[in-house]
Amino acid sequence: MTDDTAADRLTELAKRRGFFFRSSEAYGGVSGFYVYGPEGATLKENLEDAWRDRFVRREGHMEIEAPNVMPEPVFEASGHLDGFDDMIVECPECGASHRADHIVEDNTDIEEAESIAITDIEEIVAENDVVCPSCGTELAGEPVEDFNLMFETTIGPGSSSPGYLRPETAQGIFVEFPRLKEYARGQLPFGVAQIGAAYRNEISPRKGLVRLREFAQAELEHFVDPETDDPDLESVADVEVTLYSEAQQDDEDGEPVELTVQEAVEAGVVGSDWVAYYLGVAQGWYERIGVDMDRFRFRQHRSGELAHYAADCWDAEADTSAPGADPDWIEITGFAYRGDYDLTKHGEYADDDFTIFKQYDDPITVERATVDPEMSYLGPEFGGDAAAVGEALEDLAERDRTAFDDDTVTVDVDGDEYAVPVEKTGFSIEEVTEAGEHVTPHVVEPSFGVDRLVYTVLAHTLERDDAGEDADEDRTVLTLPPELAPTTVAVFPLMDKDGLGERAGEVAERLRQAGFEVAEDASGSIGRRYRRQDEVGTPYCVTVDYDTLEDGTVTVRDRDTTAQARVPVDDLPGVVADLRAGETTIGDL
RNA sequence: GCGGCGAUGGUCUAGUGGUAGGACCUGAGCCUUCCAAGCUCAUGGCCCGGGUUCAAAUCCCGGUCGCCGCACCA
Repeated sequence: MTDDTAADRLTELAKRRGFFFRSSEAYGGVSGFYVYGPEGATLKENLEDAWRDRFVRREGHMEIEAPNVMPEPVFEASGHLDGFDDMIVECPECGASHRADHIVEDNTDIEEAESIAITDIEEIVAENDVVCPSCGTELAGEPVEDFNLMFETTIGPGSSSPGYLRPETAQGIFVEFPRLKEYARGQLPFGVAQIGAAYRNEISPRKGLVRLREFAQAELEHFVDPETDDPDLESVADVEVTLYSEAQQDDEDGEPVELTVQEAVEAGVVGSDWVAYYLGVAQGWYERIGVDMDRFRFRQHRSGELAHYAADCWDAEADTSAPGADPDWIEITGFAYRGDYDLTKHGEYADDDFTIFKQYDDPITVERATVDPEMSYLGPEFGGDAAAVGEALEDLAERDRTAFDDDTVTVDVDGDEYAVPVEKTGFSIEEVTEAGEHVTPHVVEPSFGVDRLVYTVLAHTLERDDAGEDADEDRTVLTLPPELAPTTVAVFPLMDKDGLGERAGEVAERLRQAGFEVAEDASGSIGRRYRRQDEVGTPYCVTVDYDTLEDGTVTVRDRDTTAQARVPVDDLPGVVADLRAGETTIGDL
């Protein structure tokens, strides 16, 4: 079986049975936007619930829902307006597109070319005789096009207030940090989670659910004090993880290694205890939702591919190819230690306070150099620059109190030097008592791509076996964990006559009352109906037959083994619940 | 965005300058006492726009979408 047929089988099933399909096909379709059909929407919801259960509820974190649209200044602060902006230059000869900033960096001494204006980049390209990396044609004079990966919109009438669809859900959390820290009563650590849509106007999205322009993220921003907060590493110490470190990637013969979380931390393979902790937690969670852990690894980002905010980052990757085919690794989660980047940036750009006041165990007394400039002197002397000079003096006092040892002190304001007599600066050294300090929390961020997880789970649970009586006959079955299955139990009458259909309806209703997602089907042969449910991953099928009318028992059939057990209708809700929870199996009944 | 290839019922497909056929699925009926049985019937289709032509689903152009390669995926 080739890679193609595996993916094709999945997309065919997804379309036919309502898991996912391209949107707006009636109007020709649109690239990068998908619909979750009835089965897919429920599957995705169940997957998100499983995520909530593990990463919010069990961790004691909180969940919020922030808007999809946020105003421009948010993204100036976050760095997305610049950092998300690609400058593309096209080769007139071979037609290849290149990142203008990248080829400038490669051909000149310039670093961080990303932050240079487009017109300047065009000049630099011309002056340095930069050529096309693909074919060597001169690129001088070629236009450099701006391509921002964010969807832009306007807020309210007119264009004076630009807004953007968020390119990651994380900013919705960072921006609200001042209020969230109030909610957390100013105490670190605390975690804020969000499941929601994010938008990236990809140049060329492909591969269905794997690369979308609108996609769902489940993100956790865990705010910690880097000095005092430590993760509960012990709880995941023995979890085995497959790690593909940067060093192993750089080594030609490098292979991923299996280590316990504890070993990984001790050997320094994973630099951050926090990241290591979440790798351990996530490992167990992936297993729980049906990811095939033989086709899974954690891969460290190489230093070149680190995002603008990330200090260290590991991706969870799943291979969605068919066995035997070339591996097709897709990123399903990013684990980033974002440091204090985001909160610091928002603190600089926004009016609010993005720090936490950390109280000392005991107040401390420190000597502090302060100034109290005599503005009645500075004003007449320096005119409009007086205020700036005053601020410069304050900065200087904090930085270097020896500057005030002489009779005059000199400060620099925008390149101009100003000499001020020390006596006019109000310089003094005082003892002050400090109860604590403001610290900017660090952020640990596990960021899950929900759509890719849905895709991976489907790809890893879609199986074909020969459970049919006729050995030539393949059975298509999704071995979804019962927790995720869109339908938990299907109820069939063996025949749709002699009152069996009515009885089946009663049984189905009873299971619905008990809170289960129930399907009913009376059409076609019983075998056909089992197969229909197998295809959408329904773990249990209940069949009402003639014995049911006699003694009130039904058969329960297990999806994966096709084994059956006979159960009294009265016990059914409890039996299904136990089966779903894994507390019993069909064989035990 | 560029280049190559492609687009036919819900799905998978056959096919020709004279407006389409199959398989599966789905629905109805018959039959059937537990794993895609059988029979009868039915629903349903040539991506969009323009051009050439007596006639276009077929040929040409453009668009949209898909796949592959390049680039991109922070």
